Amino acid sequence: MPKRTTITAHTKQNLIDAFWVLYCQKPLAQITVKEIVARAGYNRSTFYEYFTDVAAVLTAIEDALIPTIDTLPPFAGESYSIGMPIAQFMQLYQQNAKFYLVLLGENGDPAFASKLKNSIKPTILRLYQAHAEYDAVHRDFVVEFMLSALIGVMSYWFRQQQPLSQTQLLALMHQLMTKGVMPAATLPALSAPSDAR
Amino acid sequence: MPKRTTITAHTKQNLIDAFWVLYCQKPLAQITVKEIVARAGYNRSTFYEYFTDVAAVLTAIEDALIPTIDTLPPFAGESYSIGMPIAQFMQLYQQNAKFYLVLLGENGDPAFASKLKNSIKPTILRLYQAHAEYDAVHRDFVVEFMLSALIGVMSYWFRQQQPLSQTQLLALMHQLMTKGVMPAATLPALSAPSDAR
DNA sequence: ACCAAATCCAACACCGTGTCGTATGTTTTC
DNA sequence: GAAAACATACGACACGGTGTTGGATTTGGT
Repeated sequence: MPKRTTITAHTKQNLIDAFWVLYCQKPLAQITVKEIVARAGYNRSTFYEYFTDVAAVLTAIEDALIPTIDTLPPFAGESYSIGMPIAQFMQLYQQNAKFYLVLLGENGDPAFASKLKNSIKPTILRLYQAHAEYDAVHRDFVVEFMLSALIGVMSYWFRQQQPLSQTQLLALMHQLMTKGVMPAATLPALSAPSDAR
Repeated sequence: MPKRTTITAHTKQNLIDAFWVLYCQKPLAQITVKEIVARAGYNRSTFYEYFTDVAAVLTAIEDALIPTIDTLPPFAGESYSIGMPIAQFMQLYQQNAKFYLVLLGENGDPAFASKLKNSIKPTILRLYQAHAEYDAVHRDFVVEFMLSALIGVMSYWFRQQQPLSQTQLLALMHQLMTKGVMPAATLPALSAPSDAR
């Protein structure tokens, strides 16, 4: 139980920062306590005053990132039309891009994606209750569909160094969500597998 | 370099099986070589004859699971209509459900989802080249959207012990992909840039 | 200025890792 | 069908990381 809260917080943050640098470079399994404290400039024992485990540092970072959802501006505005605050989510994503990019990336933590989804899901479900075209079971799947697609596309966007502008991405997302993935009524009429080039 | 290939393969498979049991229970970082060989009934050194590392076992399993894509029946049939073989993918998913469920689950490997996407992406992109409503950049995002949503929903389906029938899920996926996430009636009346290109 | 608590550290015993040299049994060659 | 040649499995070793315990040092309150 800390009393000198400022010092404690500072040390803890130093450890977290050091861990993060490493976590950006290699998977969790390869990160040792020794490395972390070496980088942060502490004795190895000090680490155990603040965390039980290397994995606990990751959990701490994730937990600090999740509740940010609550601080989202109450849903309103354009993209509300699809029953989902795409714009708000993008803003949240962008604020913590540095972390989201890694946590949702190839060496990231799949549990984080779940936490993220679960923290947003109730809100969206509540919005969907308004209109009853879907029953409860279907609703769950629709929301899972939306969140998976949203998170997937956003991560992809960040990974690609954002070849589309934010406005363009938002418009595309909106279109895909409301009208589906096919641009028009054109369905590919191919019975023959390969065509002339 | 093995010569008694049958024995070798058998031992290797035993190690893989033992690893898998453990991987279903806890994250990679907590799995030791000692545990694996204890369960498989070998000396610890024997493990290193077959794998360099605990992580290498996971990679082996994943790699064996990815090329299965090539063995997919060439795209045809119903769900082809959205430019994506949902049914075929579901079949593939179901065949290896035991593995996919874990690898794409909370303790799974995010890199596997990437590998999976990347192995399917080229095929879908080829299909999309037929009609040119999207430019190259947009196409990438659309495909990412589809794959993220598909994999997300499928994983969710398996996790929930399948409250929907396969047919129902397929119909829902098809609807979401072609018509979007909002039930048709309540769609906001935005001026549609219509189906004629 | 002193006490008590907070913060940090050095040392210890333990466990897992990866490697090397060797024993065992199977395949190949004559 | 015996012996060489080799694939396979193992025991033991040196090393490095873990987590804990007891103590040193620093700091805030009165």
